[in-house]
Amino acid sequence: MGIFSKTCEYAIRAVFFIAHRTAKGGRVGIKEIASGINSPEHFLAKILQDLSRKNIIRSIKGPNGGFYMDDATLKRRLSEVVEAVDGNSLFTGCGLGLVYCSEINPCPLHNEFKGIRARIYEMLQNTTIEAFNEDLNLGITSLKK
Amino acid sequence: MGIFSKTCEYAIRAVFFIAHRTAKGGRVGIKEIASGINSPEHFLAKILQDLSRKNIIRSIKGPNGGFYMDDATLKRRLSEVVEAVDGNSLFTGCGLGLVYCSEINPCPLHNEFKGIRARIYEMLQNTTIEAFNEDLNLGITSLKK
DNA sequence: TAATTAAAAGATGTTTTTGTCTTTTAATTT
DNA sequence: AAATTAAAAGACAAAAACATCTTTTAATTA
Ligand code: FES
Ligand code: FES
Repeated sequence: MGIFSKTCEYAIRAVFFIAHRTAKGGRVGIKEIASGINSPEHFLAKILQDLSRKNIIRSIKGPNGGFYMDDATLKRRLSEVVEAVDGNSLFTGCGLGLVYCSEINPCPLHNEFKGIRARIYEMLQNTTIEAFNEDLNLGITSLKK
Repeated sequence: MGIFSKTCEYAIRAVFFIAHRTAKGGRVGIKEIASGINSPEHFLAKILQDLSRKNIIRSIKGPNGGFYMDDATLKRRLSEVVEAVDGNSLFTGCGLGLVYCSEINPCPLHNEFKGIRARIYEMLQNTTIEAFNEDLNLGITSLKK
C-alpha cells in the first residue's frame, strides 16, 4: 500500500501524461494514455471521465477528439488532483485512524503526523501539473514501469 | 485512505495499548484491548495473533492469560510493527505506483517522495513502543475515538 | 444526413480488505 | 483429571477497491 490509492496513482500519471502530450495543442486518446502510463484502459477511462467532470482535465468526443489540457487546467495544483480522487483524508485525517484528528484529543503520533502531512501537502500544493513537462520531454523522468 | 492500512492502524494502537497497560506486569485480554482502542474484537484478534507470531508482542493462553509486552518487545521500533503488517512498500515503493522506484528510471515526484518517505521512516525508526507510555499514562494522548 | 470516431455511461466481474462467528488448542484452577 | 479460561485457528461474509466489457451519446467527416 502506498500513500495514494491505485486510482489516484493512475490519475496523477495520466494527468502528467496528458499535460506533457498536449501542452502544445492536440488531443490524446484513452488507448495511448493507458499504454503510455501502463494502466488498464477501461479503468483509466472511468478515472478520466471523473477528472473531466471535475475540470481537472478537458475532453471532447468524436473524431480527432480525446483528452487534453488548456491553460487553466495546466495550472492546476497536484493537490487538486489528489483531492478530487482520494479526498482530503490524507491531509486532515488521523494517521492512526482516530475518528477525528485534533489537538484536544491527539493520538500518540499526532505531532509527528502533522509534520509529515504538512510536508506532503506542501509538495502537492506547490507544484502545478505543467511543472513536470520539461523533465518528461527530456526523458529524465518516466510514467511507466 | 490514510498512510497505513486499517489493519496497521489497529495494530499500532493495540501495541501502544498493550504496552501502556502491561509495562509493569500483568496481561490484558482481547476484549479490553478492543474496547480500549475502539476496534472490532475478532478482527483485532487476528492481527494480534499475527503480531504475536512475529514476536512484536507476547501472548499466553488460559486463565490469567492474555497479551503483554516484556523488555524485549517494549524496545521494538514502531517501524517493525508497520513492516510486520503492511510490509515495506511504504518505505521503498514508488509513490506513483511505478513497478520499481529507482534513480535510473524515476517518476516525476521521485525526489520529493524520497524525502517524505525518509521522514516517515525516521519517525517510525526512532521511536520505541514504550516511548509513548508516559503520555498515555498522563492522559495527554488517546487511542480511541 | 449517414457513417465514423472517441469519450461517457452503464452493467458486471474479480480481488483485496475489513469484519464476524464458530471450533480448537493450550494453559490454569479446582 | 475435569472444568474453566482465554488465545489460536478456521470458515465464512460484507464492503471496498480494482478491473473489464457493452451500450449510448456527442462530436466530426464524407
Ligand atoms: S490525532 Fe492522530 S494524527 Fe492527529
Ligand atoms: S520512482 Fe517514483 S518515488 Fe521513486
